Amino acid sequence: MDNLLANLTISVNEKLYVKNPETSDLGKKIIENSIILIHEIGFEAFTFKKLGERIQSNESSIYRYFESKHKLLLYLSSWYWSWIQYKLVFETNNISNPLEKLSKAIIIVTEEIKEDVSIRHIDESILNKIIICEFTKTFLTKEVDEENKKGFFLVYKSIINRITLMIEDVNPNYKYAKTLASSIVEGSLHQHYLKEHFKTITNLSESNSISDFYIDLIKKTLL
Amino acid sequence: MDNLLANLTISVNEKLYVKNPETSDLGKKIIENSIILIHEIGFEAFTFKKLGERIQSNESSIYRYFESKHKLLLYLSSWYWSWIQYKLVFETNNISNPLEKLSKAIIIVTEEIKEDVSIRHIDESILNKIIICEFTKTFLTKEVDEENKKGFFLVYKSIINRITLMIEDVNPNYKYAKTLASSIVEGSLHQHYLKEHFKTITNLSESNSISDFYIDLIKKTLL
DNA sequence: CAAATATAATAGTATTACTATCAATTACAG
DNA sequence: CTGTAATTGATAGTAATACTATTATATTTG
Repeated sequence: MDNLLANLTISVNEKLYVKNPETSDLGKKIIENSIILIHEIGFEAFTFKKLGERIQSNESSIYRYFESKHKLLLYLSSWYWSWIQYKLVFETNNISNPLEKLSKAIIIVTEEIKEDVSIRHIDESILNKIIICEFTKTFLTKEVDEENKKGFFLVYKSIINRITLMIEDVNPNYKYAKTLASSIVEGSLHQHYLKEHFKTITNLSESNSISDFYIDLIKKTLL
Repeated sequence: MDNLLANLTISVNEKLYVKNPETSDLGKKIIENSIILIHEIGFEAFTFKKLGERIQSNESSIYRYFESKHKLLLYLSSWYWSWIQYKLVFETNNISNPLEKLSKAIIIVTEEIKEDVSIRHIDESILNKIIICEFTKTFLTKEVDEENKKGFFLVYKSIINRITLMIEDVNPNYKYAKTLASSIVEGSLHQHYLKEHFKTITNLSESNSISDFYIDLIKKTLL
């Protein structure tokens, strides 16, 4: 399964880049190192100039791939959610029991990514950390509606819709399947953040997992 | 009760301002109009220069009250959560039934603020909208830990702790009281945002309230 | 090997997020 | 009601950001 994913090229909305970074060495270097640099200094302090210095390339060359750092973050997010969606589809496909299927989906969507899975230039573990800290910022902007229309959040919404269907499969009478699904996906990012920075307002820790909380929650809510 | 609140001066961590905006006309104008302007153009596009133009004052004068727009947003957030905390304490104080008490708390924390409550210079309804769009950004920064130590998020955490206690009062055996409480507070902001910008991934709407979802959730989870 | 394409280097612009200085106004204290 | 302090306003200046444009130099490919 991991090998399958490693060989897969994850495709991302074309409007997010000027030139597809997957088509060149420089492009891949941009992706690889932007992930590391954003993680190191945070998205606010991250600039194309700094990235250029790190990869021994020029600011202007990076602009040939991405219009802005916001688009780059949208690209990284989109890539991340596509990757999660593949995992979600492959790993739940053969599960027939609805509750078991939903539980597996919750694990995939909420668990911390600990290992760098692949041979690829993308370190999924660091990307996961970026998503926790930065993903919310991609849509909390004045341009959301516009960018939503352009399809920049399609994969993210698609994951939530898949989970919604799984919830409905467990209990077709539950009135808030969509809200529950979107709460799990966004809420788990938030709980990961609390675990790191606001330990006093979460019960979750290394030993007490986020997936357990949500699986307990859906069992009590849906059964 | 509304009158009581209207006359109350809500106090905010002193480290958040250079000069207390409550002590002068200009200060109050800054608060009043920053809320309106941030709501209009979003926090990213908001600058002290633009605010100065709007209130016919000077950029440099605004810097005498707040070090940066980030501190100003922290101030507004802190003010908002203090105000919510007052409502929470006053309105749940005399309720003895634990479930009823928790339900009331959930309504206070999750409901949309529709009316501008007071005679004050602060429009709570618009402030509520800002919190929905911008509050998360106050802590998703590289400076969180530092600012958390300085107590910038104390009121927010205090609200979550109060709700945690109420949850434990309903069911002392529930293992995730803190996580549930923090999920409700942050999650409701997120659901309000979805209602506005991503309608397809929430069941909530004008007629289907966020409070109902969470009250249903806690009943199923705790009873 | 020539032409096309990709990348690098440099320069330039408007805006942001401030700091510093000094002048003008207002407040308030004796 | 006047002098002093405090507040506010106006102006200027700085380093950094988020780009665009232009030209030069590599590199690829047909």
